[in-house]
Amino acid sequence: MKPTPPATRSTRQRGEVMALLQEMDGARSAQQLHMMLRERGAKVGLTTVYRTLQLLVDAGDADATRLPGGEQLFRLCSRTHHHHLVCRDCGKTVEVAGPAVERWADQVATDNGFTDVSHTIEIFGTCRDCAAR
Amino acid sequence: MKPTPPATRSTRQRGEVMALLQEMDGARSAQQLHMMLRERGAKVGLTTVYRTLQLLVDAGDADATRLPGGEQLFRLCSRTHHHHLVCRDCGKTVEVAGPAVERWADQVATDNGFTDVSHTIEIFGTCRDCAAR
DNA sequence: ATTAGTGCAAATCGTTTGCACCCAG
DNA sequence: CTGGGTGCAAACGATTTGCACTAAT
Repeated sequence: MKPTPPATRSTRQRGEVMALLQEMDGARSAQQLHMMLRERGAKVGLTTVYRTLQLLVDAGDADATRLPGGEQLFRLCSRTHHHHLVCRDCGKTVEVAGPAVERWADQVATDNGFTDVSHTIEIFGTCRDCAAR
Repeated sequence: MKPTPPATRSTRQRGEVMALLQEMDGARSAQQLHMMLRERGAKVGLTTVYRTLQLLVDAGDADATRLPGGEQLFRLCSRTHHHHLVCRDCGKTVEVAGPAVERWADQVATDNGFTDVSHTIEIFGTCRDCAAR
């Protein structure tokens, strides 16, 4: 017998969510996405938006970052390890790689006797457009 | 006249919270701290624990990190800029400084036209003690 | 037919706030 | 005295879940 055939179905609502995400150039909250879908005429329940996003995150096709307030922002992103440079105002996101930083983090951790190391790095700022207002 | 004389009073409950925090060697959630205080016989309301922690954070005497689940962990810490190496199991925390990383972050941001740069870096792992179980 | 997916409402969860009472200065 | 502090209960905001219904395969 097959271990666990996770048959993921293709539905209209998932398509709508994916389509919207692909148009985004920055991160958005589940609620924002839900509202945008509504305005655009796509009928998708908030619950489904959450479930779809979670699915994408688990699959590694999207990633979520938590705002200081606790709200999560989602975005599609590459599957390779990387970090984000996020605009505080518009949410625009730039993926950045930093081999040196990765090494630094692992080094610091092992130096202190830690194993199973992982890390979180987020850089926030105001992008040129938003700075120009 | 004085601008805003924020007269912070010294109360029994604030003392209890501070005392507990000083005994901690790692980060704890507000709820955990509240429970620990209760077990120790100190009568402090959960609300007060939250308010006191927020006060400490604002004053820069403590800092908070958000767990993937959205829950915040608090700990007393030095006022200088630094990052944390946290044990996933026991919450033990080690403050780490990384001048090079700070520079890297600022560099990446400005290279992309971002201003008002700030960042968040957290390193997670399993400390020696917990690894040994 | 099967069974995953959907959506609404109700339930969680951590955290915040309104408000009447209390105590440090 | 007086305004900051406290605590309980109610309010909150984001996210999750129970459940009956709909639709993809």
